[in-house]
Amino acid sequence: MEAKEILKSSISKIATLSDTQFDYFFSHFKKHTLQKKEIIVRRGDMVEAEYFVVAGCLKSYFITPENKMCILQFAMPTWWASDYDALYHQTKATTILDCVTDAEVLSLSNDDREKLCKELHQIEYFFRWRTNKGFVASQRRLLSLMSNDVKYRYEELVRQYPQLYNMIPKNLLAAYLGVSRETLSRLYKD
Amino acid sequence: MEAKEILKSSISKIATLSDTQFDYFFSHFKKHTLQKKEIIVRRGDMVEAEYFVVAGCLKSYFITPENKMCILQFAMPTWWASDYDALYHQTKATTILDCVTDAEVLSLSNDDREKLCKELHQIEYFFRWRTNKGFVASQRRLLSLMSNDVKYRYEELVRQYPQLYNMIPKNLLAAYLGVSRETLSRLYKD
DNA sequence: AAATGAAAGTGATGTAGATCACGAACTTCA
DNA sequence: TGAAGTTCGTGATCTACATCACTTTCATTT
Repeated sequence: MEAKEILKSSISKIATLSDTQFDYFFSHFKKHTLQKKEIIVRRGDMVEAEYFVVAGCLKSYFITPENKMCILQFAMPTWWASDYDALYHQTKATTILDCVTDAEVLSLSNDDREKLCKELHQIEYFFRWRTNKGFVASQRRLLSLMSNDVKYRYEELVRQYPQLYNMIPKNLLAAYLGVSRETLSRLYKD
Repeated sequence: MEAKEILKSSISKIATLSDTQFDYFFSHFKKHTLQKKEIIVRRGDMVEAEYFVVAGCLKSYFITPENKMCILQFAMPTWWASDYDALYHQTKATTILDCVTDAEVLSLSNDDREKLCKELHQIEYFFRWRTNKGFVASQRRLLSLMSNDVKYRYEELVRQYPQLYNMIPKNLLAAYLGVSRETLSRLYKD
């Protein structure tokens, strides 16, 4: 399936757009073909777009002063990613967005998103819905981080996203779970 | 200032509504006067509304099987709160929402919000904006939880929300920071 | 095919923060 | 005003996980 079709199918699960409207919407996206490890948003960059994943996998993460990597999000196909803090507040990126695997993404600039949201009520509805979903997901993760131990968090992650288990190196899963790779390695002997 | 004025002023910072439009919007809210410790959303309830805080302070939290309290959010005046996971997915509440102090809130049902969002584009804009803000805030907190130690998190919290420091018992601050009250107590001798 | 580097396993040891236990001070309410 | 509940401080001990150090396996590049 083509990038355009994947986006269309993803949007139409939520919002109702005519073909003409969708074509107009789509005309604001740029397609990017990226290699494993390629960096999309660099720390310190001004961020002016967000990214819809068509194929492959991205990660957004923070590097602490002690050089520890903390992964905020993996982005699989049909997910969106960016440094939303920087994007919405028009400040410099504090997190990095890069490719875990070769990937294909569609970018939409902040200005175009806002323009489209104004022009088409259904687009605004879509983006409200999408952020609602992201908000709830990140609240859930917060809760899980506060209330469960590493073992349980790891099992939950594998249960909920079995694709990640095969696709993503364990050291990255550890950085997502907020645990050292050594500890994670010791855990899954069971 | 009256509840209506507080809501109006809060909304008008983001969205442009005529007086008539705002009055219509406001007509969907119900006012509630609540006492300290009063419970708004109980675990297991069906959640059908969200709450705008006019005065006082709420907290939303989860109780683990081991009886540990994990606070997801404090809600101060002009903030919104609910069990959004349950509200959006129309499932039973897993978190509790109650009053840290006596409080006055305005409730808006899920159905009315969706109806209003459909009817008035500016309302949809407002709610998209609000969730964006909440999403970014919870991503930030996630990052802080993963990358900073308790001491730093505590100092950040006090720096960012000095009101909380005086208003809220330390055991609740501990439950928000994800740390035992004893450890927190030992920390702020400095 | 050799070489470089990333990913992963594992032992030894260190440490931040949890848990338990007790007592003091401060609130709330009958 | 007295009693019960909340909040808070602090010592002693415990533990989950981090850190360091070394080795092995596997993947990538030239």
